[in-house]
Order: sequence, then C-alpha cells, then structure tokens
Amino acid sequence: MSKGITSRADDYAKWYTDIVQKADLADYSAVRGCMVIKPYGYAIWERMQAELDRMFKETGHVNAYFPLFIPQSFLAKEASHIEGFALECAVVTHSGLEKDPETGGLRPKGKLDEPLVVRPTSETIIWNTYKDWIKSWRDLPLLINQWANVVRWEMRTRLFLRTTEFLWQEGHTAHATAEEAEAEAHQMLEVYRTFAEDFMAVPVITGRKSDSEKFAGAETTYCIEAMMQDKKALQAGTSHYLGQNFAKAFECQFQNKNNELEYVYATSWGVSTRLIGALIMAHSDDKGLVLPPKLAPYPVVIIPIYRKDDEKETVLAAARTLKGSLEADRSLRDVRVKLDDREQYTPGYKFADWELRGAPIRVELGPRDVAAGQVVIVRRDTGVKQTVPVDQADELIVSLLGEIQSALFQKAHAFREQNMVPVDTYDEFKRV
RNA sequence: CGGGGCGUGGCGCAGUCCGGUUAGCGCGCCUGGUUUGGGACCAGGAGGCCCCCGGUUCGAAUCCGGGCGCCCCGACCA
Repeated sequence: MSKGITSRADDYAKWYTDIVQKADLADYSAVRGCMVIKPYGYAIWERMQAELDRMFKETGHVNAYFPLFIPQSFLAKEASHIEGFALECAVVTHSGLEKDPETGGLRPKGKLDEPLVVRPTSETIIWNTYKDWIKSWRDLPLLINQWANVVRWEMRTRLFLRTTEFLWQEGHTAHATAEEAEAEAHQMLEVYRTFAEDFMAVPVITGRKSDSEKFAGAETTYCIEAMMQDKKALQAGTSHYLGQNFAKAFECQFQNKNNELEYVYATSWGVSTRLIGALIMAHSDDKGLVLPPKLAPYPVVIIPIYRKDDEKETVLAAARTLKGSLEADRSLRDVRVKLDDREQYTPGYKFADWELRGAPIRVELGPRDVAAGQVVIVRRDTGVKQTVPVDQADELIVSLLGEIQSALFQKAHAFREQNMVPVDTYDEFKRV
C-alpha cells in the first residue's frame, strides 16, 4: 500500500483522514461513528492524560469514577439539560438476549422497568451522588475529576473530531459560593489554555459562549478556541459555571456557617480526544503528522543503517549506547527514545515512516557515523539536518526539542494572527 | 434528515455500459535468496458467499426489483 497522503490543497478533509489512518492513529470500526484508537494514537492520548492529570492534581482535584448508565428520569430533572442532550442519547431498554424463534436470530429479552441512558455527560448521575455527600460547608469544596468514555449520537462523525463514543475527562466541582465556583471555572479554563499552548503548542483564544451555544444546564460556558490550518475555529475545551442549577434539580443543599440551608454552586469542565484532532490540524503537513516533542510518543527516533552482519552488530551496539545515554541524561529524563530496529524495512522506508508519524527528531546512525564518532540529527518540522560528534548529541537534542516545541507554537500563532478576523461572539466563528 | 459517492482476497482498485473461459492488477502477507545512507529486488506461494435477498436467463460481479451498509458535503454538536 502506498503511504502517500492527499495534499491539503487538494482536499483538506481527505488529508486529515489520511493522516489519522496512515499515521496509524485510528481507524473506522464495525460500528458507525465509532473509531478504533490504535496504539500509536492512544499513546498520544496517554501523553495528554498524563500532563492534564498532573495539572488537575496540582490544582487540588482527585479522580473518581461514576457509572456509565444513568436512569432516564435523572436526565429530565434539569430542564435545559435534557433539552440539549435528548436527541443525542443512546438508550438501553433491555437486559438480555434470547433466541427469536421466528427469525432464528437474537432479540432483546427482559425489558427494564426504567430505561438507562448511556452518559452523554455525567452531571446528573454525579449530582445525584453529591447530594448524599454534601451536608455541611465543611464538605466543600468538592473537587473531583473522572476519566471516562461518553456517547453522543451525533448525526455526522469525523475521526477524533466528533465520534459517537469518545474519551474525555470531566471535572465536577461543588462550592459554597458563586464567587468560588466562578473562580474554579476560570482556573480550569486557564489550565486548558496552559495545556494547549505549552504542551500542544496550539495557541488558543479564551472566551465565553453565547447563550445559544452554552452547555445545556450551564449559567456560563467558557471555552478555548483554536484556529486550524483551514482557518476554521475548533472548540478545544469548555469550562462551565453551573450556578445552582444542578444542585436545585437534585436537591443538593448544605448548611453554611450561619446555620442556613443553601444550594451548592457547581462547575464542570472537560476536554476530549478531539484534542488529538486539533493537534493534527494545527501542525501537520503534506508529508504527514507533526507532533510537538512534549506530546510525541517518541520525541526521538534512532534509525540504524547497516549493510553486512558485522556492520549491523556495530551499528546496533552504538545505537543502544546512544539510546541509553539519552535516557540517562537528567535533562532528557522524560524523553522517550525509540530505536527502530525493525529488520524488514530499509532505512529509507523508516525515514518516510517516522515523518508520517510525526517524530520530532530523527537520529540516523550508520557505519560511517560510528567510524567517525558522529550522529546525524534531523528535525521533522524544518527538515534541517546536522551532523555532530556523538558526545554532543545529548546536548543538541535537548536544545532542539525545546526549539521545536516553541517553533511549532510560534508558527501556529503567526498563522492565527494573520488570518483571524475579530468578532464579537463565538457564534460568528465558522465552526469545524 | 437532505445532497453526492462507493460496496469485488487484509488495503487500494479494474472489470459492470454491451451477461459467456479458471474474476484480474498494484500494495501488503508467507517461503527462499540477494539487499539496506530517502519509501529495495528476484523467484515461488497463500488468500474471493464479487454487500444481502429475490427475479430474468442455458448462463449473472455484470441486467431488473427490493433491502442493507459505509464514506464525503450540509444542518446539529466536545
């Protein structure tokens, strides 16, 4: 199979799906609208999770897990919430299967007394739980995040950008005052901004959604919006101030310091696997994926080059030594180094393959280099190639990784500044 | 839900208009050998309910009828 991908100029949508599939990130599945996230794509998600999870914990949050299924009646308790999500809900109505004597196939068996909705988001099941956890001002604030999958039956789907089932995190916090909840919503929006800009190298604009676009059930929805290479805005994350809407719907009250009963104030905030779509569309080119070093599964890939068996041994030994030295370097502690020692591919194939997969730095190491005590280092983003003594490789790689990370941000930022049209509300953004 | 496109070995396609040997090509896969500094090459080989159901016919991937599925563009949405 040819690994060539459609150019952006020819067909932007095709270019995007080509990258997703040919860079081995994800693929379509047997279920319409649902994708298989392949190991290389999932590795990017794990990098995102690791950094976001660290930031959530640094801001005082802990992880928990709530059920996938929500009793149908819960959804109805917050009027605008159900209005927003009703048409997207997958509903479970039966509990088993039995043989259908007429068709010979299977049919659902026991009908449930109350249908269960597969969560499109977890506010309702969580607030039904919080009402039992929160009795006193001493129980507040409650700062919880969960990593989960959710299902929204969208009419049309696109790999990573909008799938029927997707992975995300959703933070759900409870506070004693409106001010504190507002501050939390803003804090998490800033966490998202920091993550997008410092790790994804994607500049974002923070803002407030118009009433027509805000989260169903929120008082206010704040968001980060990123501009993609097709000059469209992509909503990359949202943070909602929910006021007392869910507390009232689920009768969640606490006694304040004045011995009065009061409804709890809430926030919720989330980012999803859509971020991977944003990452692709922000930096990649016609040769494939371009990943920022901080989120690349392998920021550094070593490609050994050899002809005969004795060369192979020498080169692989040198490559392993280099890998070990890079991994042992203090300043490279977090850098994941891949030695591509696959036997069935030639070096040329591997060069192209890792360009397609977006590895930020490629290290070429062949007999000539081993003999001369040098390595060849190539940047994915610029294609610039340099040869350095092997004992200087660590230092150069450290500085290059930093340079690439900031160069990607600068490039994306400059692009946005050139193409952005000021608008009053996000309604006016052309949306992806 | 409107519009468009497509269903043929794992993937990408040709063949369908105009029915007729054993359904073909490229990539990938397996075996052996030669290779390896930009997507290697040679030889041999495995792998098909031609989306499904019905009809026409001596004969259907191909014609007719009816389904189903998927992708792309829009509306909706993280």
